Amino acid sequence: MLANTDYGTETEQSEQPGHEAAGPSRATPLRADDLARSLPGGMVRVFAAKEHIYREGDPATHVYRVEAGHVCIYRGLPDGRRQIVSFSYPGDFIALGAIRRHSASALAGAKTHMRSYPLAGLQEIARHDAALGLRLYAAVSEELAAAHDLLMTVTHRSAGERLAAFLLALSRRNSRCGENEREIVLPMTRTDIADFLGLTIETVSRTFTKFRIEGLIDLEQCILVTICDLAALEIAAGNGVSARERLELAS
Amino acid sequence: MLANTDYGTETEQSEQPGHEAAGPSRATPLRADDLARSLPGGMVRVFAAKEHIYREGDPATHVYRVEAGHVCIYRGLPDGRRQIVSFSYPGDFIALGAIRRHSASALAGAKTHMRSYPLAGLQEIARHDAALGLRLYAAVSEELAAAHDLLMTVTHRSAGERLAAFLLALSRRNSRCGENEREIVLPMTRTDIADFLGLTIETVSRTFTKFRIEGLIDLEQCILVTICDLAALEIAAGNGVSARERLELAS
DNA sequence: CGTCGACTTGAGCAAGTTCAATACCGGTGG
DNA sequence: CCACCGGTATTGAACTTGCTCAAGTCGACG
Repeated sequence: MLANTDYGTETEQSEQPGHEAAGPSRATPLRADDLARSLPGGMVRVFAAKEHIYREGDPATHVYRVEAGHVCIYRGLPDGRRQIVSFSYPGDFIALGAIRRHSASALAGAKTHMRSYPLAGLQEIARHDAALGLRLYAAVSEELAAAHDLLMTVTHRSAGERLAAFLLALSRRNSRCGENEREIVLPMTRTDIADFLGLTIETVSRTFTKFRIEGLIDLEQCILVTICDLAALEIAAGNGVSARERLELAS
Repeated sequence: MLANTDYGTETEQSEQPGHEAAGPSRATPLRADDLARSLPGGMVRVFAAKEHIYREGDPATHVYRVEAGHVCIYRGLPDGRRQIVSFSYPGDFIALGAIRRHSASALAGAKTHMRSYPLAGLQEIARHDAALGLRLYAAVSEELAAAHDLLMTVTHRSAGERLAAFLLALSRRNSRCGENEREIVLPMTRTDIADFLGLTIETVSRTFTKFRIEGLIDLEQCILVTICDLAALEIAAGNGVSARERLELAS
């Protein structure tokens, strides 16, 4: 679950790893690949949709890299409420932060291929290879920054701002991956989005239709979002002009 | 800002580092000391109340350890809204997650002594000493788990649950440090608490008085909280027995 | 064609925010 | 010594947002 989606704030200047954000996407292309290179090739396992890769509290045995599909990382409260902490896409690592036990659960959102690296081997290497330790450190640091961004977004922003920020994060992820930044495919359900943004499905749904009516987006089959007015969406997210201007005025 | 305050959920079993929580306090006594031992002795600097140690976006130059006083780590939104990400107490490290730039600001809440360690030196050591890299990795991983806990608490719990969880976290911290677990000193203002829990000062204040009226706590000068009924506070936090029982009754 | 799961939409409600007034505390200066 | 002041906390009343509950829609699949 390498984080990298510059969510809310815009403080960052293009390549500034420390400040990547609580995105629903990830990929941290550089570092993740970096990490992959220093890891011994692992086994690939396939998980069915809604199958758990691991659960909160399980002893940590492996670190995984998503090869295909997508994964929800979440924390649960005993009464069933849950908080999705990140969505992981192909190329992303998950379970990096687990030292002894997993502090969150990982659930395949669809049929998902995961390459797994035994933790024991990883730690063995890290004991000798200082560079790997540093890389792990960097990777988790990014996740931390992402978690802080998500925290910021979820606690201090309205439903509309949250959803707008979410869509923009996915859009940015797309352009980073060379895909269309205006056509967003939502592989996750409304429930997942709600649990990520700290809202209910109803509110998510209503906010989607509100955006559609206002002409910010187009919706097809609940799965495909087309951004019609990127600038307006930025404003709806609360980053909009104000933030940009502040940066420009400050410099 | 080494996290360690087992906030909300009670999934954890006493010594299970991966799952320490988004506490307002910290201290991770073991690891922090551990880390301190492998660091070269740094310079001590004194910061006045409300003085920034660093700001979001600043180039990261040092890692700090709180020697006396306390520090708020926060993220800000352009419009002034802010989210306190952690309160750091003596013994805690801050700025560990910053690789190139600080992803959050650090503000002294009172006159505060900070021991600072130049980042360059730290990285230099880590390049050779694999153990240090691993320690940094572990430390940041704990912070990450803490951030996730805070996220959980702040998004899915009511004002009462949040404040109760906050007080309990401080109480636990006290007992870990050998202090009275029923007498809690709040060095931070209501505004700080509000910005940490994602509420307004008014709501924080009202919730305090509600707890006082219900006999859960006593309040003196806004600074000193005495916990009268620990069990009831646990229940108010949503951890207590209730959650368990509710599940059992439901099934 | 019917059923199931996921999504949408509506109406009423409750929790927390906002705005505004008041109280409290420590420090300063007449 | 007391009055005043600024910053902080408390309290009240109106308002807003998003939640809850409930009904209805849509599309896939057997």
